[in-house]
Amino acid sequence: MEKQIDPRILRTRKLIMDAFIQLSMKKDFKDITIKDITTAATVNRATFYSHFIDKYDLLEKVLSESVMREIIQEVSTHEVINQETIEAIFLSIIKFQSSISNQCRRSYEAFTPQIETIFKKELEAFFSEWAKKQWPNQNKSEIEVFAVMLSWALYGAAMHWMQNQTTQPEDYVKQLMPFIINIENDKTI
Amino acid sequence: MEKQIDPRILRTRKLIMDAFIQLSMKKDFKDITIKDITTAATVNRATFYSHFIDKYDLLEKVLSESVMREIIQEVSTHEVINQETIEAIFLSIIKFQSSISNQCRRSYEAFTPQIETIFKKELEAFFSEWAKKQWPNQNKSEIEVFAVMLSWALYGAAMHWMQNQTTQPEDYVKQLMPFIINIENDKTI
DNA sequence: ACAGCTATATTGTTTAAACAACATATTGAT
DNA sequence: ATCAATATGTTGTTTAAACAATATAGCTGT
Repeated sequence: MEKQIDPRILRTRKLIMDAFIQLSMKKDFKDITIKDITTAATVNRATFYSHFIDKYDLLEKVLSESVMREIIQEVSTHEVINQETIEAIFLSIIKFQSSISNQCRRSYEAFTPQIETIFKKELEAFFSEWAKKQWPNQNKSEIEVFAVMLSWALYGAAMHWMQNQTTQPEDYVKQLMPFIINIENDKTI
Repeated sequence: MEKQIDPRILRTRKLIMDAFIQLSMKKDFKDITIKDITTAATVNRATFYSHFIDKYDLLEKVLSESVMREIIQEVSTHEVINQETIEAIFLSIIKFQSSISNQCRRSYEAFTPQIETIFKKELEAFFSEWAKKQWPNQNKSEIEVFAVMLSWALYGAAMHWMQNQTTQPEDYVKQLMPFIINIENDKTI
């Protein structure tokens, strides 16, 4: 198995993505040109198009591959999904959202729907994978429902906190727990 | 003119050199393998050999291209060669020598002759270039003698300080000035 | 001393990326 | 509104780098 991808492909993808992340710290998304990205990545502009359809495709892939990986790695040390895991993920979402809303400014609103979709999809895959390990006997579709609900619930809560920011995130996340633990109990029969 | 080199060549050279610089901070020069370098640089090992003859060739080029450039850039803002320029260069040599003697440890002694040659050659080219601008009417060979003397004098002084380290480098360099200013005066007729 | 391991160095073939050229958009200043 | 400059995609050709195979040299331990 394991296809063994040409390292040039991996390197070029990384160069482009890293350049994009760096640029998006200084510039608004809408003001970043393909030329900007490829120049910073020391890559030909045509090469960009052999990896990504356009800027939006790049953003999508950066979010799902680069940023989400980082979040998931933060909690990948946890053995089982428990209160701590949930808290860690919640705080990671907040942290990421705050950083892009600072960095991207105007374009932030324009992209929240895309970002939301990617985020929930990634969280769902993550929870689904983990649930499978934790409850191997559980019916497949029930696992999926659990993953969907948890990812939406958590993301929704994070967005809610972002808009209100009444309490400290650490306190806020503790309020969520009773509801989330119920979902978990449903699954453990 | 200006050949316009394929950017892949430049990029690969930079990747290899940067990887080598990073590695030499953690490992002794003699323990760094070509595989180490190429892996860190995300480059095929065979590619290394199309750019450099071997590890020693790489070291030489890193010193003259990468490290010296850094030093020279630090003083490239100076309009004319004066006391400040000399001081800045002297302190840069000290700074660089201290860093490699810490980083390379054992291999440091083995390479000081090569390093010295490269250093003086680069300094000479730098002073020569600058002297040409500063005294355009001056005879070519006299310019060269000036550049040679100044580069040897400065490097020698730096080595002397490195071995004794009696005073602060900032104080030490001030002691050199009377001698160096004399050389300069000789050139201004 | 020699057997097994790893590093070095080289070469022919394949492939990813550079390049140049082109045809559209977009933008922006007059 | 217009014209120049700049950005976006696309394509055919060329080239640098990856790869795999090979031969040799240098350690290291038994």
